[in-house]
Amino acid sequence: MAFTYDYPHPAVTTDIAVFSIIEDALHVALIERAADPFKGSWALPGGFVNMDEDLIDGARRELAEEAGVTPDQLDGLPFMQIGAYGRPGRDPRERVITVAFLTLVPMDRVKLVASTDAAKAEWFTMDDLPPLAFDHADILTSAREALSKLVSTTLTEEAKAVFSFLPQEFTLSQAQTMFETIQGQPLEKRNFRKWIQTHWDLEDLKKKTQGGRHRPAALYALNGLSKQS
Amino acid sequence: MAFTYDYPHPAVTTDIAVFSIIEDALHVALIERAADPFKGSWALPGGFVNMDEDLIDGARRELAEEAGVTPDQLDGLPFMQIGAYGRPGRDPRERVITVAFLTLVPMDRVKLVASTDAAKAEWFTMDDLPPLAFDHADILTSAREALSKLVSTTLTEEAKAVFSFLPQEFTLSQAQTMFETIQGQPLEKRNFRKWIQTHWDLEDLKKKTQGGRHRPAALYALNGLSKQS
DNA sequence: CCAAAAGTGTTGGAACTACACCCATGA
DNA sequence: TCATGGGTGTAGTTCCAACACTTTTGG
Repeated sequence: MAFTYDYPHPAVTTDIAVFSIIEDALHVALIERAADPFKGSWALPGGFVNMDEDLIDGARRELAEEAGVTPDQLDGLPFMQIGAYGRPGRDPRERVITVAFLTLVPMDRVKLVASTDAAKAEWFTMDDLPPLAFDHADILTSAREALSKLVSTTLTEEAKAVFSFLPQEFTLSQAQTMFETIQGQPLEKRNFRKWIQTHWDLEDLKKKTQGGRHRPAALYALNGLSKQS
Repeated sequence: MAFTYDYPHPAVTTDIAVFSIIEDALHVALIERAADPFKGSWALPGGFVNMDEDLIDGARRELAEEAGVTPDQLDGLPFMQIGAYGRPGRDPRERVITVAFLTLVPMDRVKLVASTDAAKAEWFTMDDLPPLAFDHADILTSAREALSKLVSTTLTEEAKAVFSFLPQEFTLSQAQTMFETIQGQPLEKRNFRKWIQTHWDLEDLKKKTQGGRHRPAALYALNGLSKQS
């Protein structure tokens, strides 16, 4: 079947930078392309947008299809638009404009499975990335910057997203490690604890971790943003 | 001539929110659509992207074509990408994904002329907007937010863009009025002057305005960002 | 001399930084 | 009892907000 237009149309894709924190290091999910162009290269998961779906839904679907993330794993995860990339020639096949998204997946539920279009799907440390297909290195750089900005600038509803990295019940030390990993710099423990408790509305679950051979830690959950800006 | 593809392709457009400050009020340039859909409605200038041009160049070209802004008027102006809008059904003709841009034009050199596709081109105060075609009201809201964020958050190279509103040589009072207009709130004079002089690298031109029937004001020019964050 | 905008310092509060020791648990 | 991470307060500094009067010019 063919589709005909009076004027030339570009193709439109979505690409998704899926971040997670694994062993205290920021990781991103990449797939190895099973088809040309860039067959064998690593790339961000993504693909063509269907005509009847919104951009963000296309991103979700492609992520499910290519990295084998099941829809319920994506449920409730924040998808943030980073921008559109449309340099002519960025795809050797035809004019392709891509809309890039960013998402964060929890430290715990994480499973990548190669499937359609992808030979493999794996986590890579941000410090040790392979060469990427298309202009995905640029996109990933912007995604990394957007992520940092989420925690460094003023508190917004969006910034809540960073807590997706944590399990629902978390300790302040886990939270601290997450912020340190995202910002790429160590934070002072007492100051961090003061800061997070004044800026975020944390619920004290009155529970403690158990099992470590050290003092148990109090568990918290995120309620929402604190009232004062 | 017809263009045929194996899979359906959406159309891709750019839309541009052109802001200026006129008589101390934030204005945006709108065109009255000369053709369906939304014939007779006001809309952001914009149009289809050519296959061989980058998104930002498409935005520049469309702005020139539709609002009669000459290329040299656009020279050196910052174009900032706001995001992609692709809700299915946002254009009644076919699937259209638009990439929205934001630009700022100086208080002085400003000329809008209706031309191709546009019955009229006019400046509107942001406080008194007509109903807009497509989802342009949403886009304009985001653009307005992006503009505010430019001045309210930390200093970046991007934030320099706000100085496009000012003539090359400006007084601190003009600068203050501009910041007030963008943020929509009055600023305290002494604090503002201290702030701008510590945060921006202003060159004192050792010149004064003349002609007002009041004390002459010192003229400044923007050099760049100050070293300290 | 009057109107109109330009210019100029100080003080209090809030927010952030730096810093070192004791506690609870499991092995 | 020791190793491991959890938990706590204070003092100095920096940054921001509030606030009112004098200066220079043209008419």
